[in-house]
Amino acid sequence: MADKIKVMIVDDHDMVRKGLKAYLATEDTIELVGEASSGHQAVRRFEALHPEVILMDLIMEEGSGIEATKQILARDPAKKIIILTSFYDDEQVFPAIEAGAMSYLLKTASSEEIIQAIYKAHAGKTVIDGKVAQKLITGLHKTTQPADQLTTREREVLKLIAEGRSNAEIAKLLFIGIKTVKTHVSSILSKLDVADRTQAAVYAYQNHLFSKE
Amino acid sequence: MADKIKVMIVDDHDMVRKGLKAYLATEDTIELVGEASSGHQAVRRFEALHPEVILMDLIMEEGSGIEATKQILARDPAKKIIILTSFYDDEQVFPAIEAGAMSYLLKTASSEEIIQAIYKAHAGKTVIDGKVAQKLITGLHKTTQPADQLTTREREVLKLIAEGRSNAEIAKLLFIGIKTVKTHVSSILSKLDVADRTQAAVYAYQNHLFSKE
DNA sequence: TTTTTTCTCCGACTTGAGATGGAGCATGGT
DNA sequence: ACCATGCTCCATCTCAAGTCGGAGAAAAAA
Repeated sequence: MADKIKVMIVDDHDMVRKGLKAYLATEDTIELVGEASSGHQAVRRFEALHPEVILMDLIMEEGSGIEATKQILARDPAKKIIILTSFYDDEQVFPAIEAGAMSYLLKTASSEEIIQAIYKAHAGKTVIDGKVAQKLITGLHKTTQPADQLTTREREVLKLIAEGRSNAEIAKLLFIGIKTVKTHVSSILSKLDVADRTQAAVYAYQNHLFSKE
Repeated sequence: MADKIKVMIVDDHDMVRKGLKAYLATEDTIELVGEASSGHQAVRRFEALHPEVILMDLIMEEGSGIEATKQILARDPAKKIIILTSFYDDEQVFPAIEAGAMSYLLKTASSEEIIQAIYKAHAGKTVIDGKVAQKLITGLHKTTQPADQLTTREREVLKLIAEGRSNAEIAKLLFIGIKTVKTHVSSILSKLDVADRTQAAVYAYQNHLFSKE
């Protein structure tokens, strides 16, 4: 209990690692046991370093923070992982929490906030930044968005519409008749409450329906 | 000449400022004269601090780095501004250079790279990260993209198409006849080499034509 | 088992979209 | 003065798109 909390930093920005190091240096109950500059590296190194708390960036060149989080927790579920991300507009809040991250902070966080988050994570408590929490709530609302009422088939059709395909093309691609495609299109339009296929495509883009696939 | 180079840091991430500070501390010919955590703050403070070189982040909550760069150079064109950004996928490379930034580095840059960039900027030389340079070249190619052949009016029409408007709606909004709208639409379709308005909308979204307006 | 949902398909009808080929008018450059 | 370009408008025509109202089959839920 009187021991130092062992912390590992994972971030591809050297200057961020330097900055965090400066933060941790002020606390004599925290010990930095290692760093990694990518998700892959983090997964390879953490077992030798056995940190208790890991500060993890999300967006990295090699191996995302989410992937690394999953793999690390798969091997040692006791690790406490704090996600540190640059933006609060990330659609990755959900995946990160699903992956098992304890806390979710923004990089605008102050020294104190990060130190506190480390202590709390070590004690098994969760810390989530206010702006991120808001995203979580609006994210929950988003679950009720019209697009979720679409059937699997309709979603496939909508995707093709969003690619600019005609009904005839869609029919060939899905091996169904044009009439059937029209039926699907009609129900898509009424479910999304839009007037035509162009508006449906606009809807798809504005709601980022297919951007991550 | 033997004097220290006066540097100012502008970034909304405290930990990044800490990291940069650690970088600069190793060089005894560089002096950190001040910091700012937003573009607005930078513009307000730089005159009192009179730095020679400014390390500027692009994405900040209050006042973008580009805006701050423009305003600072408007008051003192002799300032050397180095852009430091997180991503190389930024479409902001062009605007930043237009705004008058000397150099463009990524936050993945090492301590040495940043120190070197500061010396070079001070000497009036430009440094551009390799990945960013590639973007610049592909960006130049993009200048020849079909959308640039559109006239002002056609661009207005395309924007409305990308909102899902019908020809009739567009006619009313622009105070012109439906026939005229059709003429514009036809020339847009042929210039963009797409088959119908839906594909035009898709084109607009995939090329981020109106995302920043 | 019965009911509901989903996916499939059909015909007939209406209409918006787009192509084509013109035309007049203003602006700006040569 | 002349030519090119951009914006406006028109008529005609063709066809893809979308609506409406139905219907059968399979699978999942009740």
